[in-house]
Amino acid sequence: MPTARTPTAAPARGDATRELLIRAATDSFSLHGFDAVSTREITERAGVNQALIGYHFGGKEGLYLAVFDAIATQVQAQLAPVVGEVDALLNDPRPGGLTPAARRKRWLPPILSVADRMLGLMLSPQTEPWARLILREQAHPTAAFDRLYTGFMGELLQRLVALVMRLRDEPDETEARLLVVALVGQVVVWRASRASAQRLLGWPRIAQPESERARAALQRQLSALLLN
Amino acid sequence: MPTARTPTAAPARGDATRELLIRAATDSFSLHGFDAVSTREITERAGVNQALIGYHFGGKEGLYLAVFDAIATQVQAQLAPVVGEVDALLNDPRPGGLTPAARRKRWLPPILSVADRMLGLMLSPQTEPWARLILREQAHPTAAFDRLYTGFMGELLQRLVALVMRLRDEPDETEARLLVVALVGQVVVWRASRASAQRLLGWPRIAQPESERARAALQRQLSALLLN
DNA sequence: GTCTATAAAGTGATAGAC
DNA sequence: GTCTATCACTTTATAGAC
Repeated sequence: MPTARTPTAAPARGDATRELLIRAATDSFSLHGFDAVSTREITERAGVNQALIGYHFGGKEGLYLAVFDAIATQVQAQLAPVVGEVDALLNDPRPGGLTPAARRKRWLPPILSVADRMLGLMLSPQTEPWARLILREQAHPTAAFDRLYTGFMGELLQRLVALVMRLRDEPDETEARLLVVALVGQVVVWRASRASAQRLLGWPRIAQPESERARAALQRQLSALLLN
Repeated sequence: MPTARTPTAAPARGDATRELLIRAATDSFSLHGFDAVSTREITERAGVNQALIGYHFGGKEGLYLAVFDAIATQVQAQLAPVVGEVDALLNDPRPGGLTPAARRKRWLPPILSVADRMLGLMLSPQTEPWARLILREQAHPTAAFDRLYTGFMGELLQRLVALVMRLRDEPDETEARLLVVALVGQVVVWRASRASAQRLLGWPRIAQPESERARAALQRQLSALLLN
């Protein structure tokens, strides 16, 4: 393992190597899973020497964890604006006892907005490697899953639960959590069951028009789910 | 590759070996994925000689495909009764132009029944290896995915689409298909995002009570989704 | 910080005895 | 149908030169 970075602004040479390795490892691990990927495959893809994984990350497993730290950091950054808006809304003290119509007007849009952004991430080809890695960890959680959940997932899910409770004036938090699980299902299905969905819909690719249709459908479907 | 079975009733010795190999391979492949599993690991788990994979299945890949054929056969058998009921209902000629309430009474229960059975499969620990293998193929379809889709998935999804169109008097088949994708999402979320769901709900295990709560929630949530 | 070289173990496939 | 033995590679980790 390398010594800690000096606190000077000059970027150490190793930073570039670490970055290259994390990029290459993200692709390789997402395609084949941890056990099936060789360190040589990663270092060849990264264009660096095979011995450098041991030097920078202590070994193959340290590199795997570093990949998830990088994912959590980047997803959190992408969701930061919308999470900030939600927090502002949730912390805005306002008299309770709203009419159902008023609650709907106030709390439904932020939920739909978060869901739409989540679906955007799911449908984007750029996040495909991330999605694959995350789904793998969902099926088989390792130490890497903690990094994801505490990194961004937990925060996001808890805020959705809070929004759903206010929208439905729902006192039972478990009930709200189950609704959030259903919401998440309608979003992640586009990655977790994508092959089936594409076959059923007759969509060989999910390009702009298909993507828009899926997003519009999600808005309607979530409204139906949450308002009844 | 072995010669075809004689059509006599006497079970050939090789049948037992094939069965053992398929069982062991199901577990191993589901845990680590195709590339990460060695033929020695499988044959040791099965308690048979390493060379027999080549003899019975032509190689590691042939064994992988045989695993999916076995899954498709067994899932199809488990869903056969409910699929049969749905077909009887769909083929029953009856005057159209039903009132919304009559449509709901006729078409909602079979949809909820199919979904409940699907969720039962998702929550059952016995099908966990299958679910893992299927999710992997969804993310990265190979020749094995065809065996699943033509084996049972396609049939099931098409029937759900037909039911949804009748329930909602929906002329747009794509719209019905998108609703089925949402329905599937609410079911598969319990496998695809199980780790997140358990963390959010504070459920360390999904035993009988949790399972019943999830199933009850799915019934309510699907009713809300489909009737609006 | 990066490299070469290599040790020690594991890989899938298969030839050939029984 | 099952076995042993083996070929030709690939694997991770690491020692040590620069």
